[in-house]
Amino acid sequence: MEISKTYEPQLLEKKWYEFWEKSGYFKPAGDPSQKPFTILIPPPNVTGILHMGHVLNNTLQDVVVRYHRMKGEPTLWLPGVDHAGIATQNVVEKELAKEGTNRHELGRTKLLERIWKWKNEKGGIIIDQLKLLGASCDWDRQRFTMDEMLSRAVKEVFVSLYEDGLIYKGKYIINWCPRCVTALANDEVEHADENGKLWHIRYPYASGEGFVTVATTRPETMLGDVAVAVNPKDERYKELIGKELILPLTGRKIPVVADEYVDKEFGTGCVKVTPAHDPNDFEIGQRHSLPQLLVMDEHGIMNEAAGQDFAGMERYACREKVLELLAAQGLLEKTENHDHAVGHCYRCDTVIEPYLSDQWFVKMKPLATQAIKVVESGEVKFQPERWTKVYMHWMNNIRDWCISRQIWWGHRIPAYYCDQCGYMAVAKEMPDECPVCGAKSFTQDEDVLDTWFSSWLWPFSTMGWPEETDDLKRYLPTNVLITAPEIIYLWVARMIMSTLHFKGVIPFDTVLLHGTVRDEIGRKMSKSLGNSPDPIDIINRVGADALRFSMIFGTPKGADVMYSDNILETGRNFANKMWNAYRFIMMSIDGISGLPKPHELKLELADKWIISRLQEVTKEVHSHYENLRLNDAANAIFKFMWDEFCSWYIELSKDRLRDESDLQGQLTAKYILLDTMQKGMRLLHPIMPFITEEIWQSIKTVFPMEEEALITAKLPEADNSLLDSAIDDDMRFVQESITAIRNLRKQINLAPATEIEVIIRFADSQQSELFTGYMAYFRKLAKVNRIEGGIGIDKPNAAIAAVVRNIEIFLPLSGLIDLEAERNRLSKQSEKLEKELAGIKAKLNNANFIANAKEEVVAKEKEKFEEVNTKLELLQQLIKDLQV
RNA sequence: GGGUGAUUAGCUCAGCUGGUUAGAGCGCUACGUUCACAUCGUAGAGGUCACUGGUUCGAAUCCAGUAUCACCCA
Repeated sequence: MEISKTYEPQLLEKKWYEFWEKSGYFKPAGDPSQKPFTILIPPPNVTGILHMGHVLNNTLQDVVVRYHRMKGEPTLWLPGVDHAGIATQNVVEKELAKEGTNRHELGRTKLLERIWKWKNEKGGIIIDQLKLLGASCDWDRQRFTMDEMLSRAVKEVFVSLYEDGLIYKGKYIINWCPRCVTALANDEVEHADENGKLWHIRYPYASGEGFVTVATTRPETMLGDVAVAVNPKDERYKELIGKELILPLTGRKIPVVADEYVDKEFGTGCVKVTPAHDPNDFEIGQRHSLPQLLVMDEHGIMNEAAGQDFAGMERYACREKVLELLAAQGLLEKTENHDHAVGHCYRCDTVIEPYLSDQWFVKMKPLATQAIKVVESGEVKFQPERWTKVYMHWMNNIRDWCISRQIWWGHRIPAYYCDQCGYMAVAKEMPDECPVCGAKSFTQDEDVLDTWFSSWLWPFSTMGWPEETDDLKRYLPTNVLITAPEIIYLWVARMIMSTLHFKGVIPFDTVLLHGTVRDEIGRKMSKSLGNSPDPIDIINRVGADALRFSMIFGTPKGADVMYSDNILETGRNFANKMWNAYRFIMMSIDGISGLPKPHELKLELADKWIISRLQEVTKEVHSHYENLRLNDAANAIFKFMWDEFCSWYIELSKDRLRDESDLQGQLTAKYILLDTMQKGMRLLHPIMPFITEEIWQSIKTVFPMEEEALITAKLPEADNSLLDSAIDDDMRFVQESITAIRNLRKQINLAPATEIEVIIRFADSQQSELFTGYMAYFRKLAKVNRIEGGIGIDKPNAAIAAVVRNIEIFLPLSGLIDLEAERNRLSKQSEKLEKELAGIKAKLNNANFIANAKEEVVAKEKEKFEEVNTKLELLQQLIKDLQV
């Protein structure tokens, strides 16, 4: 059989992915009575291109999904894509700009056509990229948030909530992007610290001499001031409360009000109040029933209300003019440098404007109550647990959700206004006739819904709700949601609320929040920083398996991933190691004629040991997968396959494979090699699906197995009857001794090929039987051609020595030994042991320890004392002998 | 300003319910091209577990405080 010397993933990955998909393995198998396992994908944006964050998120999901599939559960990973309102419209608008036109020229209908066209031709690239990563989603069930099915759910929900009084229209101060001409959600605003200025402006008293000074970072908004506020506890301004001031440049009279919100320490302790242009002022305004004076339009241009001097000016130009005029009138007291956070539009980076406008809202408090309960009761669990607190904090302080967006791409709000009388109807379809005036023409609300308004329905809209579909009955509630903590509020919490409200059940029982992928110096990977490598390049270079393994290996649950190209080596090297182990096995068993039946095996120490170890590791790996500790699962498999199976078992099998005098032993070794390898591939498959399928399928050609593909093959179960601690201990003893001998060889720089003889002083006959019985192991791994040993034998004259447990191993030297070096080496070891022994002694001499510590801990400590003491005595004797 | 997390080997991090000789990967040193693998092997060096207190027979692990860093929310 021809197998390449290094693992080449490129062709294999393509081959197996096509095989899996074509064979329908991604679909939930098993009969409908079986309890399914379901994961909902966090739908990537339709404009999305795979980045490292997606790689982490989807790898985790795929590992969990594959694990459950291999446990034999009917497993569904439901995929889909989000229409991503603003992001998608922006992409197409950019195209339009290149063509020298814009959406207003094109009109709503044409723009939507363009976006659909773009979506159908270029959208969803990420889906193909996820396939390259190995994602085993049921692609036949792929959803899009603007699909007919999901749009129906959106309308249904909107109308229903409106009828329940949970959706209302109202004035609100919102984040507004004057360039996109749209409202932005809080999370769509990116805050950045900027070096700004703090201007101190004098507002004269309406009556008499004098003035108060207010400090502001945004002087142009003073034109919309309706009051000045001070803290009621501020002694300086007690007298002022209730008095009137003259607002400079406008001559308007405004009152001084008292409000707790005002920070006495900040600025002058006097705050100008502009309810229409600042969220905090908006609230002060509400508390004091102040008017809301809008002085800007939707593009950030000052309007009539700003006064004729300023109307028509752009906001920053207006700022300059306001400052200029104030200075001219001697009302600008001083200017300070002041760094503060400024909000920017997450799409176009324009400075956002708090702005008063008509918007649609969802009342969240009534929805939150249940959603808090299910987390308190543990029906829905967050992992790592600390996120529960974050969730609770938000839910307990929840605010109404502004769901309208002033863009065109999205679900249009199902509200219709009578063209004659203005009557508003909220309905799934446009009404035929106005119930008030009888007119027959209506105009639909121009706004569309926040993208999250469709994603918060994801758990059931994707399964055909409001119809009572089979999928809904079978797969809801789903099991694990795997996503990033940034969207706990935006998405996770809202799904919990909507699913409870509309379906009366939780959407999922576990939420796994993973970390962020960062670069070498800890920066978040982002497009704008340009520090994110293209995952597809990586896959082309080292393969998806290596990428997946590397991401998982060093990343504990919920932790950030510090990515740099060199972490890929772990995965690449491991894949190569597995490849070569497989290559060795296939070359060795070449020409195998009939495998032995399990009961015909002639098992020796190494066989029993690797079998026992496999049971132990299988147990661990199950537990790690089950607890979503995927890094631990990866570590456990890695260690077992590399350090135990490859480094010891395979090495020890080599002589046996060539030993024609013991055919039964030879067959046994072949059998155990094949069996352990195929089982290892099963355990590893969820993390490295491609290479494991390739190896497993190839092993299957000589080692018959029932299943037709590894992806749906059963994970091994640990068999406790095969666990053997005595065997384990014997093998470890041999391993420790071999390591000690190798160490001795190194001391005197023996060439690796030089054969040696060792003399061993055993403590009992069992030991000597073990060592002579497995003499072959020492020959193979330490180049020992003869062990001369016995209990209580004399120490050879010229030799260097090592102590392993309670035996002494001597390596005789033909020439003179370097007494000094040997003494130093042994003394160093002995010092270490002395320290350890002192620690144990202190414990055992401590009456409190004996009295309080658990019995088994004390017993263990005593046992340890004996061991260390024996070893130390032997070492000290050796050192003493060297003095002569 | 409020909250959360982190601080363990040169680097990136494990160490889950206190008792380990404190581990891994990479890097480093020495030797090695023995017929699976140099994307390898063998042996080795390297840590006052941020600091200060406390709880305890016993603390890297639990508690409090301090410092530094990071992230989230305002």
